[in-house]
Order: sequence, then C-alpha cells, then structure tokens
Amino acid sequence: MPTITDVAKLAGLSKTTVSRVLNNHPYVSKENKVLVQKAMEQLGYSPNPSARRLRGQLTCTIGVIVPRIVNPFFSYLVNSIEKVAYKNNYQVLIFQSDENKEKELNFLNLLKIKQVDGIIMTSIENEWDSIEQYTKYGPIMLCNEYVNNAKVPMVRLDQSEGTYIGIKHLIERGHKKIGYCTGGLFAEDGKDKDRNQGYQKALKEAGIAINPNWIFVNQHSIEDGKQVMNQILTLNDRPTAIFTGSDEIAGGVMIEAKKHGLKIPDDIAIIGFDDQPIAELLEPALTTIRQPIDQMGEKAVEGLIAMLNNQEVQIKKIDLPIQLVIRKST
Amino acid sequence: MPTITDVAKLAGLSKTTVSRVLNNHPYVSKENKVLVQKAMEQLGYSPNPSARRLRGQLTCTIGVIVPRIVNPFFSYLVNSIEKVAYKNNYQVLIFQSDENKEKELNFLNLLKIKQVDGIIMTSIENEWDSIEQYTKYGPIMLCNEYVNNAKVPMVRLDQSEGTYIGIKHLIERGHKKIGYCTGGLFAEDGKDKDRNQGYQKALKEAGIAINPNWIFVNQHSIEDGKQVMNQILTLNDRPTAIFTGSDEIAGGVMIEAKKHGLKIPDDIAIIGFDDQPIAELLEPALTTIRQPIDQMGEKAVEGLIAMLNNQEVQIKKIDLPIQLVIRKST
DNA sequence: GATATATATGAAACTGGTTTCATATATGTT
DNA sequence: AACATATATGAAACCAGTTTCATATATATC
Repeated sequence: MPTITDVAKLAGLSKTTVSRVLNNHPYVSKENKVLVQKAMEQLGYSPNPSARRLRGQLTCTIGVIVPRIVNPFFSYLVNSIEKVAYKNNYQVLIFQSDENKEKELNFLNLLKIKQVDGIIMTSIENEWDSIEQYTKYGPIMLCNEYVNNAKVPMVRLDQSEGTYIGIKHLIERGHKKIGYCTGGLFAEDGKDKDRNQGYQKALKEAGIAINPNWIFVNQHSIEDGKQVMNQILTLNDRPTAIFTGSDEIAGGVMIEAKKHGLKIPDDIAIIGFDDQPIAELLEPALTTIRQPIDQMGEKAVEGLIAMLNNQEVQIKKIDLPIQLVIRKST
Repeated sequence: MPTITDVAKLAGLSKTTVSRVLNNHPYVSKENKVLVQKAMEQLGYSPNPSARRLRGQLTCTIGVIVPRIVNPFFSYLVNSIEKVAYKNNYQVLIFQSDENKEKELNFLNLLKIKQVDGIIMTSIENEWDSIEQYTKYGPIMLCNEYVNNAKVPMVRLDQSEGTYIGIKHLIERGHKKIGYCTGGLFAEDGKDKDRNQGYQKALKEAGIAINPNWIFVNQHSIEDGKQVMNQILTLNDRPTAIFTGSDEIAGGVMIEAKKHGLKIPDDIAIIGFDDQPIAELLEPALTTIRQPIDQMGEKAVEGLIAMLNNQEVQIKKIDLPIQLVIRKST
C-alpha cells in the first residue's frame, strides 16, 4: 500500500502539499496539483482512513440503528440507505437495538469515539434526553420513528393521518366494532402516540366509543398477530374489523383467522400498515397503508450528508406522502 | 475523551505498560496491572480504535457482503451475524453487492485498507481467482454461497442433498413433470451447480428425462416467480409440479397460479427453499426446504473470529443439517 | 559465585495522515 | 520605492495508540 510519503517522493514535493491536494486546500499551484494527481494515480494511492480519522476527520461511515433487521420494513429501509450511502462513498455500519436501551446507547457511543460520522436512528428506545447529548459528537438523523420536539432533523410520515385514513376506511366499509393493535398505548411522543391519536380521531368523528377489550398492546411480529386473533376468539363480543399496525401482524391475524374458519373480510376485515411485499401474497390480498420506504431512506442519508458537509445544521422535518392501498382484506 | 497518556499518568506508569495491559501482553506485574485497570475504570477510558487501526491492528469490525438485504433469507442471516458479532464486541459493516462484480471488489478492498478485520461473503459475484488475492490482507469466510475448492473456511449446507430431497418428495407425490427454477444453469461451482446436480440425480434415479422447457434460469424474486408462472401458462405441455429455489419465487408462482384459477397442489404443486416466515403465511402453506439460517450466521462469525485470534488459519468446511418441511402446497 | 534466562519497565521510534508555523515569492497599494 | 497582502511551499509537531530497543532486577543453572 503506497502512503502519502510515497506520493510526495514521486511528485518531488512534501507530504504537506500532497495532503493539501487531497483536501482541496487553496494555495497549491496548478502544476503541482497535476503532478500530485498523476503520482497518486500511478501508485494507485488511496488515503488510509484510520490515519485521517485519528486526526479527527472523516470516517466516511454512517451508522444505522434498527430494532430488528429481519422486519422487512427495516430491511427495505436499510436497503435504500445503503444504496444512497454507497453512491456518496459512505459505508454503512448496521446495528440492531433489539429494543434494548443499553444496546442503543452503546451504539450511539460510536459517535463519541469517532467511529461513525453520523447516525440514522430508525427507532428510539431511550428517553430523548439521554440521546440528545450525543448530538454534540456528531449529527443524528431520525427516520421513521421520531420525537416531535427534538432539535434534530427527521424524515417521517404523518402517522396520525395514516392511521386515521385506515380506520376511516374501515368505518366507511360499515364497521363499528374495530380492533386496534399498537406498539405502545401510553406513548408520550412519536409514532405510536400519533397513531393512537389518529385512531381516536377517526372513531370520535364517527361517534364510535372505544372498547378497551379490542385494543392490543405491544404488537410487532407475525407471532403477535396470531395471538391477537386467538385473544379475539375468546371474546363474546368480537370486533368485525382490525387495524394491525404492520403487515406482519396482519399476516399473523389472517393465518389464525383462516385456521379457525373465519372468512376475510366477511367475518373479520383486516388492514395492515407498510405495504410490504407479503401484503400482495396473502390470501386475500391485504389492504394496507403504504409508506414510501425507499424515499425515506434516501432523504435520511441525503439529509445526514448535508449536515456533515454544511457546518450549519439545519433542523428540518421532512414529511412524506401517505397512501391507502385497498385490496381484498377489507 | 481520556487517552492512554492520561491513564499512564494517573497510574504513575508509562504508556507502554498501559498498552501492555490493554493487549494482554505478558511481563506486567499483577500490582501494576491492577493499578492500570483501576485508572482506566476511573477515567472511563476506552482505547481509540483509529489509533490501534493505524498500527495495523484490530478494527473490531467485520464486513458482510450480501446480494440484497431485502431478501429475507439474507436479512435473517445478517440478523444472526450481527447478534453474534455484538456479543463478541465486533461491529458489522454491511454491504450489498447487488450482484455487481465491481461493487463486490470495492468492498473487498476494505480489507486491504484495513477498514475491516475480516469479511463474511454470503454471495460471490466474481471469479474466485479475483477474490482469492484479498485473503492476504485478512480472513475471508464464505457463508451460504461457496466455492468448493477454495482454500478458505466456509459454512454451508449440502445444497445438492437439499434439492435432491425436494425433487424426490415431488416424485413420491406422483409427479413426473417437474419444473425447475435455478439461479444459474451453467454454474461451474458452488450452490447453483450443486443444486443442479441434486435435481439431475433425483430425476435420473426415477428414470425421468429432463425437459428443458421446464427449466427457468436466473430466478430470484417474487416478481420472477410470477413471470415463471406466466411462462408455464403459455406451454401446451405443462409441468404438474415446480421446484422454485426460494420461498420468494414460490410465493410469486403461487399468487399468479391462483390468479389464473389453478388449484394448488392439485393443478400444480409448489416447493420452496429456505423456510422463510412467508412459507407459513401463504395459502396453501408452502412445502419447503429449511436452511438453519441462525446457525449459519453464528458459525460464520465464530469461525471468522477464531481466524482473527489464532494466527494459524484452519480451513474448515462446516456442513449444517438440511430438512424438508412438508406443508400443503405439495 | 558466575553466568544464563525470565520477568518487568520505560524512552523513543513508528503508523499515515493533518495542522501549525516559518519562510519565500508574487502581486497590489500608496 | 516601501510596505502590505495574497499565494505557495515544506519542516516539524501532532493525533493515540503499538512496537522496538535498552536496561534493570529476579530467578535458575552450573
């Protein structure tokens, strides 16, 4: 591996001048700049990132925190993040928080020790106060999950509106008994809180009272969905429709409903969230609320890189469009 | 951020001794070792990885190459790799080759410039000859995809056997006209070649001739699966069963078959590969060949870390068990 | 008791870059 | 012409560690 010294020797100049060319400093003559560039090319030189890093500079790495990569929503998000990062010559360090507060802080610490230039958080486990202090070590961008009053940029969609149009769709189909799955019922901020608000708003508008028996908390996976359905089956007064909060939960609900001979959507209508590929594969195909995942990833990376380049951090909230995709399950 | 110098000062010793403690060198007295450890604890010291890296040592980062993270097979693999890596204090740099040779080489280059300690390749785009040269910069471990005669360790399962039991299962169900999807028909080595062999072996044993019209090359995604089904529909002489090579392709085949009124498995039997979560969600539930993904990821990371620790590189092939999961689609 | 070996420690050199500082020359201004 | 400023360059210090080398002491061997 050639070093900066090799390049300097070949070009007949000092390390300093080579470093200046490398970093686009002013005050290098055109002729010498060309000389250096030729020498670099001839040697196939590329600067050692560790050495640059040591001096407190670029690491060309961005960290991404996801709760679980196996959740297709997040693997699609990581996919688009990685693609845009690659185009911009950034590497992507991936990290699963596993919904564990300590793991999350461990990863944020990489900002402090200059292992990553910035971090995209697609989920948030800790209180915002604990996270905020890390922003002094490098930029943090929120994508998907968010904290409304946080002073960092965020890419998100209006979860309240998404849930509202989903529930409203069920009401328009004639349903009055609507089940509701949520990540957290008493969320004080962010996605779950906004979703809960959308749910309440839609019911209130239609003059429908909330039935606590039909609310299912802390739901995420296919397995959770199955359990929700089994819980519903034990009820005397059952909901005729259910809003699931993710296509995975919807899949679990559906498989278990069919197993017990229920017809979808006649006996129970199901609506998902995300519009993942499985939405189309399910039988009947799943009505769901589409999130523009690719766009979310793109905007997040572009925003983060912008923060890394412009010194002045702009705190922007980027809201993306939301869309109801009606298929056969409602 | 405290540095090694701060620790040395507080302990009243030299940087050298602190470094020795840090790296478990012999010849440090017990008393001084304790002194150093106490100082480190008191200061909340953690060594700067860039500085260590610069000296050509540990980066505590392993790279993982996947073709596409959105393929659930690979997101599950990455999941288990990340979990085991985290337990062992390693970070995971993720990289999508997108089935692009140049991108793959770009990533392997991180080994050369000491950005990662080692790399796990879950897919292989380039000829092995081009890849092999990178092994001199750091260990490469193959996981899932493999090159039989490569002199690097690999974690895999017997793809030939997997395909063989899958096809044999179809034959036992009375099928004689069996369609076959494959990544590459003329693969000279690795997974696809072995799968093709298993396919041929099963047919040969049953005295069934291969019909080239029923072979579909370069298949990977749900969309591909749909196209396969559409191609089948154009045939006068159609297969009565199809081996798909992945649950995703199987899903695509199934959705399209149902769309055209075919009954599964009566009109066409479908068998997948991987046993992904969707296998169970499909209607009818998918018969498939299970790959022990979690175990593959675990073994790959453990193997790579072993190579990084023991200087002597053991070239081991780890074969994992394979299993036919019979559901309703066959 | 003399010599060889194992244990223990620190000063200084080194890794590959970036940054600071000193210096030299070219250009602009009065 | 005298002085100020802009341009251009390199030597040396620096980042935070690791490694080499020199040296001192303790223990083992003959």
